Amino acid sequence: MRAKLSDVAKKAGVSPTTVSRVINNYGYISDKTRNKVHEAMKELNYQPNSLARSLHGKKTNLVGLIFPGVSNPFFGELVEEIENKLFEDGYKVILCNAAYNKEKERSYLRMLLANQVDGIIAGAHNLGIDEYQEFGLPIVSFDRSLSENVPIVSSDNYKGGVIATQELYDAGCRHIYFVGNPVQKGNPTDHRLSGYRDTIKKLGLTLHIHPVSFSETPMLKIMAIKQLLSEHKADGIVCTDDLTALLVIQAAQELGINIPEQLKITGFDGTKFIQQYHPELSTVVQPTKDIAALLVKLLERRIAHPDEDLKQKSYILPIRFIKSKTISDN
Amino acid sequence: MRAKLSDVAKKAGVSPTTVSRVINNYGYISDKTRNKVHEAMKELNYQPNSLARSLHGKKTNLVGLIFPGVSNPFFGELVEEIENKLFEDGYKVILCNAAYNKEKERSYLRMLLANQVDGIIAGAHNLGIDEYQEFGLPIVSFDRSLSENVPIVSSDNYKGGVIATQELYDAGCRHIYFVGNPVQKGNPTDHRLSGYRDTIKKLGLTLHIHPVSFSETPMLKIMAIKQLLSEHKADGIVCTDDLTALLVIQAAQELGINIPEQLKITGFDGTKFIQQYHPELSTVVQPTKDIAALLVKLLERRIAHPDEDLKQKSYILPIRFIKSKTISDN
DNA sequence: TTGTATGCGTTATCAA
DNA sequence: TTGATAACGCATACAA
Repeated sequence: MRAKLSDVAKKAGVSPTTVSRVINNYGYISDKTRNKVHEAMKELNYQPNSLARSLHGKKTNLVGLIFPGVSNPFFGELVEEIENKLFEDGYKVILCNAAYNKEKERSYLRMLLANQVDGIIAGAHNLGIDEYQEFGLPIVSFDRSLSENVPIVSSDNYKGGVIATQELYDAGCRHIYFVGNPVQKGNPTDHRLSGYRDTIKKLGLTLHIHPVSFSETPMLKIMAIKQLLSEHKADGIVCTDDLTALLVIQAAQELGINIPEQLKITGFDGTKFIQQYHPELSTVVQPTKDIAALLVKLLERRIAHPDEDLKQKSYILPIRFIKSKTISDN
Repeated sequence: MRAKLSDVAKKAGVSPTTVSRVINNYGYISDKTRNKVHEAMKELNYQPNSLARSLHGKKTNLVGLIFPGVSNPFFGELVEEIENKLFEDGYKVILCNAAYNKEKERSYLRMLLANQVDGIIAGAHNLGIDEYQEFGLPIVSFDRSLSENVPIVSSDNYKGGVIATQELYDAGCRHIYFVGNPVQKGNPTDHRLSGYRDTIKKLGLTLHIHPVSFSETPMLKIMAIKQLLSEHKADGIVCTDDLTALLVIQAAQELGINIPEQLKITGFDGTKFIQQYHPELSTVVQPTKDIAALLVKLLERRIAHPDEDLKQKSYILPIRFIKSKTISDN
């Protein structure tokens, strides 16, 4: 059995209250007793029980992270950054891989509630607004509008779409296709698409939108892409994400299409992984670190002042573009 | 304020005990009261407080996951699988990214203890045996020996090293190099290296071991690899992991070395990510899903019977080899 | 079939 | 500067 507070008290020859005071640096204690207590704690290898502590209305210092998963490098990196930041501030993370499953996400929400988490960072969005509404819990969201009083952090998806399209145009493309996640109301991808759409129109070109679902297997995706490449005469492709872009590159190579001479490609996300292991890919870089930092900062503010009105509901962080070999050779 | 058990009792016109009985399906209750209670719970949107519940000596259903991080696709996928399995069994996961930092790992251990987790799955290994020793907690480990009574799960790293080397030999390589993490006692990489070493000797070839540290930036790694490729006449390279293999491919391409004609390459890990987005890479596939399942199963058994002697300390799961275009063209 | 009383390990209130 | 005591929300032994 693990040592408890009263054991420490007994060993140190003081009252439980005094031990609690030492632990929490609360009220007045003489150095002598403080030392005695510290010694006893060492000897017994004492660890305060967070559960009992939290039961008393203190914070749990637990934060729930609801994301689709961590096997996708983008979410892996984002979750890792968030975890790091939270750790620095004394929070622990309960990881919830909601996949793309409404039921699981709902179940997770209930669980987090039962575990008295101090707050939630939501990056998976299978559920509607109402489900998140009824929680009296501090919540911040990544990349999607959940509810009136939930702040949203995202990167400038629209501008990303604009820049990617424009870069292809500037590099000489006149048949620019958009390949990626199908449109779905409220999805951040939509803004990337809007950016593409508006730019294409502004440039006087023709829209070519090819939905390729996220949930499809890469095998199916690559077949769809090959079909696209062989049946259409695209000279530039704006991809909704880097992984799709990798598939496009792969498909092009298999078809003997030269990149960037015959076909130029842009991705989206710009994870460290992509930057390091696919430096050839031109892509829109999301500021993962800043996103993580802001999410955490907003959540902590919300935890500290739950009733404070939101000064700002939406935070859009700037993206940057990496121009590389899938656009230009030099 | 959230509704508590006594609120439900009041609303339903019964005693708290009865409500508790309904929640836990304990003892006898009439259908009528059961319904009343359920109704009251619905109305108040009641969620039992896990903390209070666990304080009573019940399990927390919390499991700590200590891994280097989740941005590396291999760990990302493994953690995701583990989380899925644990979720199915009603456990929640506290995610601990220990990076390669002793202090952080130690700090996490204390934290997990304070949070009364039911058990720990350890996949980061900065700390020595003794630090894990003093925990009276069920622990299972991935890929490294921690302590006498901690079961270890790993894939057959040795055989992986053997197979990779042999495959290169069979494909015609006679100057086979080993590139990867430097030797470090207790590291699983060591077994991959041993497999390489033994096979090279058996084949009567010369050993060529080139340590490239994990912690180095890919930039530095790639420079080291380029140097290796230009100064030595390697015709086959066994890499400790797929990411290193990607860098070797990249370096070879930049140097105009033809794969697989002039140089053949094998990786290690075989994540879904690599299989999908780099199908050209020949690699040793670790059975991520089985590893996750076994880790969870062993932990649960340990939680259920903490004092049971270990039937088996070490579990080595079979790997398989994917032979692809970095070895042979057809 | 249901209710009362007590305790889990800690913190907060009050008194000494 | 310290200690006794009552909570926190729930589950269990015991009684009814």
